Amino acid sequence: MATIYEVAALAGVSPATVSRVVNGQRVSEEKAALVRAAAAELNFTPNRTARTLRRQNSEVIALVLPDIENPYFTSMARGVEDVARAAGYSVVLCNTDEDPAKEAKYLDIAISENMAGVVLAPASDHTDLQHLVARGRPIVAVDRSTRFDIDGVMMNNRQGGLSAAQTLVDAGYRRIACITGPRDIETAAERSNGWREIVTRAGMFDRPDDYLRYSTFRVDGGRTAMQELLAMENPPDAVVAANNLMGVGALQVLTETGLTPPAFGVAVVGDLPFTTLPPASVSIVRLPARHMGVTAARMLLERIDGDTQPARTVVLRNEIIPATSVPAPTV
Amino acid sequence: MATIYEVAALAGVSPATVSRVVNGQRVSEEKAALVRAAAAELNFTPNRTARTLRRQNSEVIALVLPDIENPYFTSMARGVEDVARAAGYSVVLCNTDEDPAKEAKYLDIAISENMAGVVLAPASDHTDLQHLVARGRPIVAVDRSTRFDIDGVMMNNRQGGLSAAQTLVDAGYRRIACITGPRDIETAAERSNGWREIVTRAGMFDRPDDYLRYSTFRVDGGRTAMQELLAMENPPDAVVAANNLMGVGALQVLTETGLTPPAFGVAVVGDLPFTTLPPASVSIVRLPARHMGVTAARMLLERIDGDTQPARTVVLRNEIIPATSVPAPTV
DNA sequence: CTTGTGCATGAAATCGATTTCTGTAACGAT
DNA sequence: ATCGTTACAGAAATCGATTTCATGCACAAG
Repeated sequence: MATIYEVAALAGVSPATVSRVVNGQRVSEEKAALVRAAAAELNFTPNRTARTLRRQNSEVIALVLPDIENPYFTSMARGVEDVARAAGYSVVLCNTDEDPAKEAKYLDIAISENMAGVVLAPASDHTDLQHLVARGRPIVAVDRSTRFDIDGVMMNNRQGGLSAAQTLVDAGYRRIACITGPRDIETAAERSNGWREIVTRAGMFDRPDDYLRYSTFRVDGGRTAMQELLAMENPPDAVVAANNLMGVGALQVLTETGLTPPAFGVAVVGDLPFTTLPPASVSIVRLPARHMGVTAARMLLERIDGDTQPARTVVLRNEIIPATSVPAPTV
Repeated sequence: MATIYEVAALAGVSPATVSRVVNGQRVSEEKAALVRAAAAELNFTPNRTARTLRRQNSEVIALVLPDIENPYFTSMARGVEDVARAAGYSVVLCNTDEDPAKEAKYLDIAISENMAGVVLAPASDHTDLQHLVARGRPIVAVDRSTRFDIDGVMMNNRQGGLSAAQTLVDAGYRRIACITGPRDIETAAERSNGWREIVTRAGMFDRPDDYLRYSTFRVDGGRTAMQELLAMENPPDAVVAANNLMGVGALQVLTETGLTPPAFGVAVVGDLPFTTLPPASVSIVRLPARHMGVTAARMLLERIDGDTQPARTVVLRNEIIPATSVPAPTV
């Protein structure tokens, strides 16, 4: 790798001048031309490590996510990446697996690598951002909120659970269950709260929570929860799945049991990009994943550029796309 | 951030001694204890940027992929990440969108950030690795090969196309089409070559390539290709999809048309992790995505640790899981 | 003609760690 | 007692860029 010293020597100027040319400071056109020629000849690219050390911040932002295998988060990642790239930043994707220890490690690395900022979907509501905040590193929370006073991009999760349940009520289902993620994950709790409100209002169950299952936010989590529900003495005739992967798991079990929609109603909070269902057989609450990523990245870039206004929280809208098919009338 | 100088001052030793303690060199137990106490008190973490600058290589490896939204690649990413993390490296995920320009930029960044190594799924077979190779940076190619003499982890793509087509022949389909990715992507070409060999051997068509469609390796690519095939004068009764997303697109179109398997035979080269199909209705060539990632990461780590043996290429096996349902007998 | 102002530029300090070089002390062998 | 070896630890050089500081020159104002 050619260094700035070699370029300086070839161009017959000092390293300071080369640096000025590279960074667009004032330099006489004459010397600038010499430097550009020398840089081109040696194929010079500034060493980012040295630059980062001196400037105390890098052109890298960390994107810390609980599950990169979930299309919801990859879609968000795309949004972040597109905005960051356009602004000259690259994005380090860090997978925490919902594990606070892994998350803590990645956040430490973000500090010690002098990264420009962090977009974080917290693994739990106990995530410790003390270090980051103390150092004044810009952070934006996405998808889930934190206990810290930082920027955030969220959506209305309760509303998502609400409209998912409501659309099933409207379609005429009588016993609507819910499967959701771990209790300590905010999105899981909120979405099931939305469901509970609807089924309670409809007077559907004596004890609604008998029809609520907590499991992992993954396909197998949806599968086991669905199997449990179907094994109940008085099983449900419809289900709200609180995230995309759980929805897939539930649908797999239903398909294997021969209970395809609309025989059994299904509403999912989250998009199902890679499924091959008949159109409009399942109600979908579309989540603005990419848009959240884009928004978070924009907010982060503003902070990196020195914006110091008080912390903001942006709440994006969901959109329900109801299934058009309805259940056969019950006897 | 506490620096090594502050720790040294607090412990009453020189910075060199602090560095030695941190890096496990010999230091008297007495001073080591002082240093550890001081480091703990100041919550010291070595600045990775400074370390990287001095050591000329970082504890970060780049994973450069054409499409992070494809579950095939995220699964591979998981494999890479798990191995890298266990060895103390973190992974920067870079998305190239199959665009050689973006790819080139990320590779340049990998150099100028002194990254420890690169795992690369090349966007095209013209990818220029000159710079990386000249600098002796370890690289491993995954999924697709390059023109350079570097380590690689591949699979037998022709075999994948072959067994996908064969399983449809065995099931009794008579006109088996193929939809594949861009011509200049090796995996696309090879998988369709496998298909061509089978349909040619079976004497299925006068001109097999009339039943071959090139499109993008994405869901909409599969959709348009499938629509074209169904609109043919003498349409196929089965199709080989050369990757997972194209398979999803094809299945979506078929479902919308009412042509669900086994009425129309479908074999996909690649797993369909998020689909909700009836079990065993579609033949799947399972690809060792995660395993490829694991293998590539291991090979890369060996190189980073100084292994200088000649370049190796590892070819992993595919496994076909045939559909169990068969078409209704044709008249 | 002198002084002041501004600009272009180079020398040198700086970022924070690692590593080489150097010196000292202790200990064993001769 | 002297020499050689080893262990330990500090001083200083180093990685490659950026940035501050200092210098010299040109030109305008007084």
